[in-house]
Amino acid sequence: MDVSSIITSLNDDQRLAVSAPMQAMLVLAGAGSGKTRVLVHRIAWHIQVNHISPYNILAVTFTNKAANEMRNRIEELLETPARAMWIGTFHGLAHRLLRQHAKQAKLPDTFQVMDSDDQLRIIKRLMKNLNLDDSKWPPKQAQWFINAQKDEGIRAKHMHDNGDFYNRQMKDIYLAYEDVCQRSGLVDFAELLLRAHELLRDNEDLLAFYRQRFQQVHVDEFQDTNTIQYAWLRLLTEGNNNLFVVGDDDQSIYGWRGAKIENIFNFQKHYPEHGIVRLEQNYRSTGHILKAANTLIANNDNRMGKELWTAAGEGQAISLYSAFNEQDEAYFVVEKIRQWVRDGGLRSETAILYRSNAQSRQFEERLMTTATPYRVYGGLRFFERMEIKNALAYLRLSTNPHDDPSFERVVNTPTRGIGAKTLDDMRILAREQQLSLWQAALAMLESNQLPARASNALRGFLNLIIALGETTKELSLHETVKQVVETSGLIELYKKEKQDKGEARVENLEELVNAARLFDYDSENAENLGELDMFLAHAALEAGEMQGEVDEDCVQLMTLHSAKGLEFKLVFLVGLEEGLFPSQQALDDAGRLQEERRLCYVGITRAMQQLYLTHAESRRLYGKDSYPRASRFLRELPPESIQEIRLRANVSRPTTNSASQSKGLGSKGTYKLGQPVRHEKFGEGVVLQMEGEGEQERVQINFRNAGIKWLMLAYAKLDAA
DNA sequence: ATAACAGAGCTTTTT
DNA sequence: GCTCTGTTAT
Repeated sequence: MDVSSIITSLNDDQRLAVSAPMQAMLVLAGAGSGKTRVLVHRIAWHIQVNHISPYNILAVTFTNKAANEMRNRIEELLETPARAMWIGTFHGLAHRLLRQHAKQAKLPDTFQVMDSDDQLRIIKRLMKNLNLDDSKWPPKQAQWFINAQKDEGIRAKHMHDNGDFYNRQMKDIYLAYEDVCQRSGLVDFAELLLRAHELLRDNEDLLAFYRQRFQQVHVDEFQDTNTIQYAWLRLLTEGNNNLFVVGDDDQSIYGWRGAKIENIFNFQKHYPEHGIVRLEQNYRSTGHILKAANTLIANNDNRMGKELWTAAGEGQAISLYSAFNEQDEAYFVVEKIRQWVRDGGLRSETAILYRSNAQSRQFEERLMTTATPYRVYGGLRFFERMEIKNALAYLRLSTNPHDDPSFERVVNTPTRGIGAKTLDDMRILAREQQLSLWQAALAMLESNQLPARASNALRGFLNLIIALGETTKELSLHETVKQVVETSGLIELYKKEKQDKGEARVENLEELVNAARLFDYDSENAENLGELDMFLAHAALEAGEMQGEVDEDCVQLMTLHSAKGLEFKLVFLVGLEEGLFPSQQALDDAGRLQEERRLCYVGITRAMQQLYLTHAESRRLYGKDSYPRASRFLRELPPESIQEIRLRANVSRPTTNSASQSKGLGSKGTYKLGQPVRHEKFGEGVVLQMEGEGEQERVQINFRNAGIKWLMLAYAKLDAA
């Protein structure tokens, strides 16, 4: 076997990591330094050089995308499939363990995974039952609280309420929630991890088995692990000193959802016999960009320490543009993108990155008016769409009728005459007698307490579900799904809905049937689970990037968080303003501020060739005009790498003060400050100031190509741009 | 049972 | 200011 192929293509540091002795390893991999490459080659190294069977290897990631990519790349490198190797997300692997050992995990064989939407519904319901005022106790907060406890490995019964009223209340909700989940056979995301941890912790034989099996354990994005994930990894590797982690403390941006950057420091304590490798050579960006990133992040403390460098040249300086307002910012960015495209670039090589989703709007509008194709990331994914969740609810009920959230979701969707009264009675009965809604419904039918109409409707629904369960046994998966979608009446329902929306929903349902047809049922690894149950688990664990990908060449719009791991030739990092980025909530918290800085670092390091930074001097936020100061991050960048963009030489722009003055003037006129306009001769521009009234009304406009001009409204032919 | 209305909320997201 | 949710009124 030609072993050299595994390491010849690597640089010295990468090679050091890949060929390190079999011991605990910490690889600090800077942005664009070949992190995945090292993981992939390390695993190939184990297989080919250390002769470890794929069966004895475990690799954990955070996203399905990363897991799939890793498996593909390993198989490509080895030129052989390695199905026996466990590669997956924390949640996916935990799910697999729980399936395989459901009994020992104290779960029913048919347990199903629910997403956060289902979870929130359960919590809302149960809080209503507890008579809690949801304005005083927001269900979202309770959900957040429960998940935070689970992330820390804390069960309701182990919580200390410290005599605190709030904690006491939360504890009660948590207790009730655990109860409902256990009874309906439902497991939320955090529960997967917590239970998988408990499973190993409490079953010595199992733990021994897996410790022996997983001779080498690899973790990607280690800086994002939370307490329970790290605890699980420690259980698996304790005594074996075989944990290989790759991460970047400077790219830790998920502290707010429980990620513990400290795990990196703790790793060094917990595995005293470990090696460290730093990957600092960057293969993505040019010199100025890396210099900016390095200089910025140096403002953080408690770093492991790392400095990116490149063998490529300095490249172009980073451009900084101060916009008048958010429209002008969008205008500027879109113009630059159009120029890029005119110069032969692809739209898909460009990305607009922002701190919060709400910022996408201005850019979308501008892109729309210029007929520039774009794609906004984030938002609903395929399996989260209402019509899909409804169809899945029918499927879930057909395998487990005690799934209350699914029952609630579709019992009267489409409407079949099961009203609020009937449902309320059913809920009360279910709660009083500790029954599932399904059981309560059966009981009510039996006791003949319902009016005939309601009774018939309800019986109709129950029969529908039972019939679905029967057909499932005979039909293939996609036929089952097709059957459900049709006989449930969902297709009918959405066909009637207002044209475009309903049409899209019908299409999505058809796409669901298609997804079922294409579903790759790996019966070997199905852990005795039917195809339908596997499909449902798949739907919950992999919300699906697969929303009918348009392969058009599109400008990419996304938040900084979703940009992590991606790269673009041309990047716009927008809205660099105090209160927006760094966010308002981070301003008075040193720890959060540092996380914002890391986020900025992530943003900067997405750029390969050219980076634009923009901020607006005025911005409408929550319906109010604000005049934010430029982000502190801008001041933390090396001036020699930054080039300020001026539209015209020596153009003076309104300062904060004059901007607020002109706002007053603008209120009575036809035009608004910052409004984009078009003039026959001067082309496109932005309104800067207004004065006078009626015949005398004048507008000052900053024209893109003609500079700043005062125009009499009565004579100038202006159109909204 | 649908539409209209009022009220809340408003960083970031994967699983 | 806008969007989403849940409630109320027809």
